[in-house]
Amino acid sequence: MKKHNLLTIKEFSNFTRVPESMLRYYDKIGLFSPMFRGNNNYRYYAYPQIITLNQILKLSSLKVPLGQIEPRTSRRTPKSTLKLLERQEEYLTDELNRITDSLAVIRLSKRLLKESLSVDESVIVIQKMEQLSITFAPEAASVDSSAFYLTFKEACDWFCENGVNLCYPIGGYYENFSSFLSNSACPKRFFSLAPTRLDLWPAGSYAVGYTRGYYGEMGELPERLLAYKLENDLNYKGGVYVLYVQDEVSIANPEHYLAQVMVLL
Amino acid sequence: MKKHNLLTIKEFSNFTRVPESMLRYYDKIGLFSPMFRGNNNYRYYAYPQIITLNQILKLSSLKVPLGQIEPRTSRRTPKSTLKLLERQEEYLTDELNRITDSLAVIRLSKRLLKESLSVDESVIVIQKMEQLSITFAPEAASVDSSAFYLTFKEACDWFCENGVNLCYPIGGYYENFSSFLSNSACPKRFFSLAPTRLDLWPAGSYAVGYTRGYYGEMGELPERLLAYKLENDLNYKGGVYVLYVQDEVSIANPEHYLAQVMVLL
DNA sequence: TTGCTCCTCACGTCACGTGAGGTGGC
DNA sequence: TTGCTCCTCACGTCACGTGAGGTGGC
Repeated sequence: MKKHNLLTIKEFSNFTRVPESMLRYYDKIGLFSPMFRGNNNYRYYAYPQIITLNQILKLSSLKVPLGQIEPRTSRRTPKSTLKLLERQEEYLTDELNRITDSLAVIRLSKRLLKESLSVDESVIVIQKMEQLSITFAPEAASVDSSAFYLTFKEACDWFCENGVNLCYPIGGYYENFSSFLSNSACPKRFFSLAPTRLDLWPAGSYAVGYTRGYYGEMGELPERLLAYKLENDLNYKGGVYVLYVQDEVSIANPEHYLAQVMVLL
Repeated sequence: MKKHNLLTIKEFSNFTRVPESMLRYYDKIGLFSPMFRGNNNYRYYAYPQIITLNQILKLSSLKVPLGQIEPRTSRRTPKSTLKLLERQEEYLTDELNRITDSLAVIRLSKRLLKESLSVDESVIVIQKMEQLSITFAPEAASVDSSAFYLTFKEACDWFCENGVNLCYPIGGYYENFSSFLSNSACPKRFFSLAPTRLDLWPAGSYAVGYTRGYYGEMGELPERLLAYKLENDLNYKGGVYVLYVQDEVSIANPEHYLAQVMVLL
């Protein structure tokens, strides 16, 4: 029955390092079949078939779907191959961008989370900060201070429509300290730490305080910040940035989320 | 039946921009369920549930499998989150490297293929070349010149074991022109255009010729190269590089593969 | 007869999308 | 009664891996 120069599926599998189950699958979907079927229905492969198999594996490892590989195996030309490669280049470039972005999100999240683990939440300190690229959403149209959700969602929708990856941490912004004092539960503007639009979180010295609670629940932090200002005779001249450094991703109980508030000096 | 402050699946879907089918699926696998089920078995969601859903979507968009998200949603802590982020960072970094590599393969393949479309295959020309990083496999142990496949496979196995991506084009190498002349069908060494190990394909001037045929079938090209050398009084002093610039990926008929042979002057 | 290789067929994976067929409330 | 929304259940997707159960050749 067996011709020499022909390989059983096991032999061909050893030769090519491709699992038998994969060879059977490729045969089943009509992508790559053995040279010959024995009377006993055994598959027999020829050595040179490794070439065709290699072509398939190369394209497959470039993430070309098998369904696209099949129709071209018999009709391939340099020009159709060039087109295929160009399509794959586009596709993989998009993938690369998405992953690069995800990695940036992870590294930023890790940094914020790590820093949040070593802070003393009970005190207010002065801290210098480097300049940071962020993206501001426009000021909320509906200024119903009870509707934290609505203004936040409005900002999220804007981020979404403007190609800002929503996985980056989102913070609240107040133009000055007095508007923070009067409405600390609901900022009128939100920003994303995504560097998409290259707005600026300016470098400088900040008064930094922490408090735990659900989104918008600032507890006594506003008063503490005010007292700190008076005690130390400081000038809170700039914007106020509120960032939840421990949020739903790392904390189970919403009442224990950790907010960081930074006031530009 | 319906409590206000609760949303039907359609309303919650509109609110969160998450498809109903996805919400049903997350409910089914026990990952994220509505606050409440009506007597009619309707799902009712509460507004604040968007927070939990957001957590899930964030992790999912970082490609954390849903099965890993579920067990931690109730027990999440900053430390377990840090670990998770670190695992994902590793995973995504690997993905990034694979894709970067695939893109390099595609760009190289495109370049070779494009160049091959504009050459005059009938003539031999002198061409300058920039230095190129490549990876040499060790010289074949079994020197059975009839067994092209065996030595080639030996090289492939070595590439595979040494982390060289097999999707990069592979070429044959001869130490000098006379060994090419005497055994043009079967090179003793192979190299990959993968820059993994940073061997060098030296810069310089090369005599470049083309021929069509199956792997190792050089036709009259060796003689043509020899004649060219004598006619032009050249000194073929260096290595010979054989590269198939149109191979099984772009050509259906194996007898029409296009080999490029370059001899260092 | 025993072991070995091979076969087919069915089911599981993962994160859903898409109907089909049926029910409940206005 | 008509329309609308909601429900469950089943099947398809993609590229295989993993048995189960059976056959053929030495």
